[in-house]
Amino acid sequence: MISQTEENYLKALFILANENGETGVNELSKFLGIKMPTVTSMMKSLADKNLVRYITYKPVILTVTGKKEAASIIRKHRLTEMYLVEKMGFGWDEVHEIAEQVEHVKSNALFDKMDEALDFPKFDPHGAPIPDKNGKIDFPDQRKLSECKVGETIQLSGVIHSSDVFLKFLNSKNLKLGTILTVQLIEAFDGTRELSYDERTAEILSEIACEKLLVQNLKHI
Amino acid sequence: MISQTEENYLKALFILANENGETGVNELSKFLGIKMPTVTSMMKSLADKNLVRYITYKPVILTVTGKKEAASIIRKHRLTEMYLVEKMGFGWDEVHEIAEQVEHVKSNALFDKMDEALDFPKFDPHGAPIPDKNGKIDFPDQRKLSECKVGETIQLSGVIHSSDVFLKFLNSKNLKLGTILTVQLIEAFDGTRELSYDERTAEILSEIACEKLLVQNLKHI
DNA sequence: ATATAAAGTTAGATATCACTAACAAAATTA
DNA sequence: TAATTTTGTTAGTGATATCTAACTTTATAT
Repeated sequence: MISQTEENYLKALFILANENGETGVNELSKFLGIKMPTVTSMMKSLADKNLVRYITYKPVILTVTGKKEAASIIRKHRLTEMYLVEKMGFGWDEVHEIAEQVEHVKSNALFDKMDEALDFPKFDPHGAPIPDKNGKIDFPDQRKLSECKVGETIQLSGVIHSSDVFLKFLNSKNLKLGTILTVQLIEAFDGTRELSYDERTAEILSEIACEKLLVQNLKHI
Repeated sequence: MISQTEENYLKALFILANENGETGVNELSKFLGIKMPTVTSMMKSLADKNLVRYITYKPVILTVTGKKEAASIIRKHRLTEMYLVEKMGFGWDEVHEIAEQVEHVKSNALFDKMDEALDFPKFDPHGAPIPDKNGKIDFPDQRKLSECKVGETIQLSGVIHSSDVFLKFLNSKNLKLGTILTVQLIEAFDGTRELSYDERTAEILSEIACEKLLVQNLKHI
């Protein structure tokens, strides 16, 4: 049996994994807000349970089993977020904390029912992909808004590490997933962007904000 | 902050409380499946937090705060059960385990939304009363089916400590909350009952089963 | 009224998950 | 390459929540 605490470590490892699928202990420690020695000892215990591959002083890698468990938790989290927004009337800025708790509920039936009620969604309310029952994720072809050039017209498709403060900020600017944006100008000295969308012709967004927004090319049907 | 474990003790104390609102350590221990010494030490710690009144060798009593906390958890549990049955298509025999976990979610908003979506229900799918936001419970005028005399016609209104096995058994007999029953016969030697309801004229139920069923007098409108 | 049974407590052990302090290895920079 | 910084580990501590073994108190029965 995997504890709630262990599940949180696995989820973090899944989210933080870079190209090689590796994560440093320090990175994990900062992400979880747990001190490094605690993380080190947890890595040993997860390695004993065959959920991670761990050699002292080397970065940590999820095993196949660990990856599957992690994907399952992320699936539960994202389905819950989507259910709360679509079926219960919550705002996208209100669901993270609740999903953080509901994701640990041991009942496949519950999440399968959510999945069905939502007609098997591929993305959560923040545009993050939802793993299917087998742990497979359909990564969309997204890049950061901060990487777009002047003149590009793209569609807002995701939000990174969405804190509720940031999401409320987006609400105040009327920026939603699906909004079609054109980059009008990039301020050379601080990277501030001027964007147009809807009826707004010159909305200003900081570079920091643009790094947290994911966009897709428009789909020509 | 009250831990999940502590919440389970409070809930148990609320449910087990007799006339005086007291519960013995042994009774609690058996109910929770936790050994007595563990229960004793938890009672000390809950007393330190002012959630119970506890004197060694005496039964335990919930304080006003403790009672309020307990009622809140029971409210969450029963609202969840009702939501799962009414809004998500689960059977009444499938929801206890899930609610047992969801009840610990820290978010009043979640349960208030359920409450609203269900139009502020007074009872859960097993006929147990749902405390309101202030912890008040509307106890219905119920007695056990085993206490009814021959010839009485009453309405099934609740099920006690509903294990899924027992609920599946009721399903198989087509017994539901609201079913109108007449006691046709009480077998003197073992208390077996013969009941009529729907088109069934002589359904047999053991005394043990009848002790787990709660009934109300018919409401003459 | 004493013996026995039931209920309850104390003491000491264990597992999990967190911490700090001190040290060691690896990476970076001068 | 040597010094410094960053990263990571070890050792030891503490809180929580569980257990068993041994003992005590209260209740029950003969």
